[in-house]
Order: sequence, then C-alpha cells, then structure tokens
Amino acid sequence: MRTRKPAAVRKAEITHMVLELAFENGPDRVTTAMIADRLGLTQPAIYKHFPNKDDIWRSVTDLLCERIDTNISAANDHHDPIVRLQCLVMGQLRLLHDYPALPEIMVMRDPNAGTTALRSRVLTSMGGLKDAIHKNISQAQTQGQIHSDLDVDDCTNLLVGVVQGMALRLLRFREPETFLNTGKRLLKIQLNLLTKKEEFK
Amino acid sequence: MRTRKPAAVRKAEITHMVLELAFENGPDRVTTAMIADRLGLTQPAIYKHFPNKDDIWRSVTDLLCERIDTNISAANDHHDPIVRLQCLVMGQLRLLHDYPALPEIMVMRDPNAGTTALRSRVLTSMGGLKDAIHKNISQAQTQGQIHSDLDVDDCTNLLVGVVQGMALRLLRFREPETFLNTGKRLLKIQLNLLTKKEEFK
DNA sequence: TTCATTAGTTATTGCCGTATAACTTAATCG
DNA sequence: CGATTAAGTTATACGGCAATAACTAATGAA
Repeated sequence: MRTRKPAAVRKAEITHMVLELAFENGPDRVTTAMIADRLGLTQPAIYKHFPNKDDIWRSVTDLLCERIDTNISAANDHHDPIVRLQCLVMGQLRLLHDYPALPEIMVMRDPNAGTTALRSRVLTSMGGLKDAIHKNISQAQTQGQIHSDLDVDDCTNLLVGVVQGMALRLLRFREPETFLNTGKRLLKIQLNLLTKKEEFK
Repeated sequence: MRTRKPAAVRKAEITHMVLELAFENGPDRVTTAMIADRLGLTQPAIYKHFPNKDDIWRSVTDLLCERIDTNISAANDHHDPIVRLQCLVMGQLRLLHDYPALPEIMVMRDPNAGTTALRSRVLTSMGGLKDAIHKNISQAQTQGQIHSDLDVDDCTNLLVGVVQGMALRLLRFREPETFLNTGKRLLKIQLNLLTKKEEFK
C-alpha cells in the first residue's frame, strides 16, 4: 500500500482535480469515481475528506471566489482609472486562463435544485467585478478620458462584453493558449474606441 | 384514455418541450420522464416517437440549425453592409430570445462522449454567422463606412462579442424580457464606435 | 363493422452515481 | 513501542434514468 497523505493536502488535491475534470468533461459530469481514479484512490476514499458531493463544490467555489475578489482589489494599486480597467479585465482573463472551467461553473445548475448557494456565490463575486468596472468608467468619464456622451451602463456592458465574449469562446473552443493574447488585443481596441482619441492601433 | 395525437404532431411537441425544459433545468438535466410528464404522457411513450434520447437531441439540433441558417440568409435582402450587420446581429438576438436555451445547448457536452455530432453542428451554423459578419465588415470597410485602420478580425470579434455577451447574460440571469432592448442598444453603440462618425447617440 | 395500425399503457431490467458500513493499516504521539 | 487516530480499503445499498417487452385501445381505411 502507498504512502498516505494528510487530510489538508488531499482536500486541496481533490478541489483542484475537480477543476481539471470540470474543464475536460463538464462540471456536472464530474463523478466522485472520476476524481478518485485520477488521484489513484478508490471512490469512497473521497468521503473521508468531504461529507458529500455538495461540499466538494462548495470548496471549489470558495477557491474561485477568493481568486476573483483578490483580482478585483488588486486593481486599487493603480491611480489611473483606465489602467485600473485594464487591470480588472486582464486579471479576469488570466483567471479564465488558469481555471478554464470557470465559465461553465458560473453557468452550472445547482445539483441541489433548492439551494441557491453554489452558482449564485460565483455570480456575486463576478457582479463585484462589473461594479468595479462601472465605477472606473464613471471616473474616467468625469476625468474626460472617455466620451462623456456615452452611457456609463452601456460602456460597462461593452467592456464586460469583451470578457464575456472571451469566456464563451473558451466554453466553445476550449483553447486556453491563444486566449490571453486575443483578449489583450480586443481589450486594447475596445478601450481605444471608448477613449477620446483619433489614433488607432 | 385521452385523445391521441398523430406522430408528427407529438414529435414536434416533444422537440419544443425539450427546448423549454432545457432552459428551465439545463440541457443535460432533461429526462425522458420530465418530457413525458409535461406532455401528460408516460415515460416510455416518448420511445414511440424517437428510438433513443440522442435522436431527440438530433431533432432539437435540426430545428435550431435551420433557424440559424435562415437568419443568416435573411440578411441578403439588404444592400448596405451596415444594415446587413444589424440584420444579422438582431436576428441572432431574436433567436436567443425565442430559444433562450440555445447558449447552453451550444456549450452542452455530447451525451455520447464519442460522437462529434450534436454540439458541433450548432457551432458550425454559428460559425456561418461569424463568417457573414466578417464578410460584411470587410465590405463596409472598403466602402469607407468603418475605420480602415481597424483589423477585420478584431472588429468581427467585437461585434460577435456583443452577441456572445448577451448570450452569456442570458445564461446567467435568465431574463429574456429586457433582452432584446438591451441588445439593440449595445449593437447600435458598438456599430457607432466602429463607424466613421464623430456624433454619438 | 371490422380490422390493421399505432399511440399509448404498465411492468421491468440494467446501468451508473452517491453514499454508508465495516474492516485494514499507515502515521503519529505519549 | 504500543495504542490511538485517521486515511484508505472492499462490499453493498439505494435511487434515478434510459430503454425494452408485452399488453391495450383509439383511429382511419376497406
């Protein structure tokens, strides 16, 4: 028999394995047996670390929400609202790159139809991102960096749309490689379009 | 016992019910029992009309692809590339409005892991939409309606991004009501941004 | 009216996924 | 070093879902 690992380590292994398998097979195709197999364990072993499957997803959600929130507050390191916007969007794209299962999880139906818990928590964190973008667009507008005759909500939607478009792209084509470059370029262009400049490229 | 319906009618009923249930519960939560219940039938009755579950999804896919393709060719009724672009995007948004389950189906994993069939067919139809948008942007650019220093691919991505953003929005908030208005406004703005104008709104 | 057809039924099978119970042994600590 | 804890095992129960078999009755044509 192999060496055993402490609970904390296994818990983390399981959590990350779920994210891996969720991208490969789709979140609700992930079974406890799959997780165990990939970790070289038997299926019931999982239940030594989590009381039930919902709790595994809770753990995954915790991880993702923490990363999202960290990203949002990281933007505060800069002063220029435009830079902050770049920071927010790129951070989010980097997150999608690292955890490509995120869009599908965001959209995932709760296994337990009744409980609001799982998906809505990620959505709340993502809502925070949208709020942050909104705020910075508003600031950029008062500072004269963005056309003042554009509606703040619409600008927000267009910028968030870049992220959403990229997310859906990931959902469809499953290629995290070219992802960051394309996203970076699109963000730059969209910001240029919104910004008061005559030059492009 | 109730009145019976001819096979063709039931087949259509089943197909549409799947779309309805797919939006309510998520595509891969749709069971044959659910479909039957909602139609006032027993579960095995479904199998009088479809040999297996895959074939039900094939039928749904047929319906969706036909609608997508129809929408794409409908744009040819107009001459101005910008009008055609509006036509393409709005048509697609209308489709999302009518069949709000579409994004999730597009992204759905094939029940039968091996077969490429289902999802990829919808994706191919959607690819046709993107091609059409690309073509018209290119035309609009040569006619001087869109800034010539913008890359065609990037413009395409930004415009498709509007649709994708709206699709993901539908996926997340499940509110087809405000959908068309918001989409229409965003499309207008994005086109304005891409178009050679100094005025907005 | 009768008969073939076929939309529908009830009963049942088999698979797969979650979860539990009971047992085993590696790791840790006094 | 011996005893306790806890990470892991095998075996199994239970439920949900796709699919089939065998039977029943509505409908439409001869």
